[in-house]
Amino acid sequence: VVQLEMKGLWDKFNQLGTEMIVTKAGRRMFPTFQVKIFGMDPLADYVLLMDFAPVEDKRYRYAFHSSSWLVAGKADPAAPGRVHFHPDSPAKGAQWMKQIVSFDKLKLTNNLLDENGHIILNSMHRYQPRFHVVYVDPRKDSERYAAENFKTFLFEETRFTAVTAYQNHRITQLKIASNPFVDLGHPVPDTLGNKVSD
Amino acid sequence: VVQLEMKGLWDKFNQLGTEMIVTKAGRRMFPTFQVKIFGMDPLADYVLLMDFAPVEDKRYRYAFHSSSWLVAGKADPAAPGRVHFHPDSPAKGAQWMKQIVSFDKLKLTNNLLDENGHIILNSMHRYQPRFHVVYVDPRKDSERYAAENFKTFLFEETRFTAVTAYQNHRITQLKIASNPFVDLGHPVPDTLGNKVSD
DNA sequence: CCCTTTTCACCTAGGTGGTAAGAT
DNA sequence: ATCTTACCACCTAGGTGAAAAGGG
Repeated sequence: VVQLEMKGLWDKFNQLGTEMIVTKAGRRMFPTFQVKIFGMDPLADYVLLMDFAPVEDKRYRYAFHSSSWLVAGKADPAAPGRVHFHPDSPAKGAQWMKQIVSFDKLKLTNNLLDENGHIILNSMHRYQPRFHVVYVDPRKDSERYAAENFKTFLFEETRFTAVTAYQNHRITQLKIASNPFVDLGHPVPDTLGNKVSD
Repeated sequence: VVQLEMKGLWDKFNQLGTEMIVTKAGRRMFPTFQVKIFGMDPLADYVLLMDFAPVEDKRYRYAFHSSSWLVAGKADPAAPGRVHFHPDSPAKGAQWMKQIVSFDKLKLTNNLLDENGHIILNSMHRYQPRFHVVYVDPRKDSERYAAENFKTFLFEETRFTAVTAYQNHRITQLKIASNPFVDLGHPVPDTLGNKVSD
């Protein structure tokens, strides 16, 4: 059993259409993907990892006038499929369960040639984060049981569009309001700065 | 086999008589105790930990005029003996060996009632850091082999005197010169309260 | 006098969105 | 037009010794 942390915040973003920044150097996700895990064998070893699946075979663009996303054609060639192993892997079930598991080291990039092991995504495409739990089977011919030792968990409210700059201004505002790293006192130019209240 | 990292720096401090600050809230060591480990079983689990043994049953004081440490009597009652488990414990030999093992989370305190799990030391007393490797024995009656599964490593160049404020000015200078967190440009008031520009 | 505690300016290290310029 | 990049000021988080104040 896996429970998504900060579900309320994810829901807020998801309602507006979550966007995640991708940069050449790699950018963390916000909100961070975090889960609580129950029901593991405390004494067994597990490997935890994430990857990102394209939601559709489409490319998008954002129409500012209507504040909405439009299909802009077929998807670009898929980026190299990478996975991110939780850096504490492998570890015992007891260790994973005793506190929230946080993927705050995971970074997203749009650099197809990235050499830092970051997750590579196509900007202006939608993705579904996937969380995988692998039971490290102590049996000799463990390959035979690979299927049953591998479990995947999806949370649809964590879907997002990869962008290199925020498109929906309300997403920007929600990021600012909920991420402590953001400079709240930064001046907002009144010409462009149509602040949307919520 | 265990190899002390930054041995050259430890030697420099040791020559002058290393001092480590202890505070109520807990203070890290500088230099940090770090080791490289060789010869573990890559697939076995190990627990790594440190503790601190009094070097003598004595209390010291520092004679500023002669810039030397003098015995100031018998040791104070021993502080509660605590150990610091490396936070990655337990982990496989392969994980421990693939990079430097750093005890940078370890903090020293003089607060006998400390509740943060820090190492409690008596100020103005000398200590020998000890590094312990515990092999997690998979055998049923592993308690019987406790002695052989427990190995201790000492580096005499890491001995130090616990202090609440630096005594030897040359130790202070060496800390400043080698610890990046120290404010090198800190103004030295030529008259009281005159801030020096930088 | 000797030692300890508290506060503080300044540092490392790294995560933010804004902005303007660049690219397609 | 649309999207990307580089740089920046400002933030969080936490590690320093100096200095002044406190205690025995």
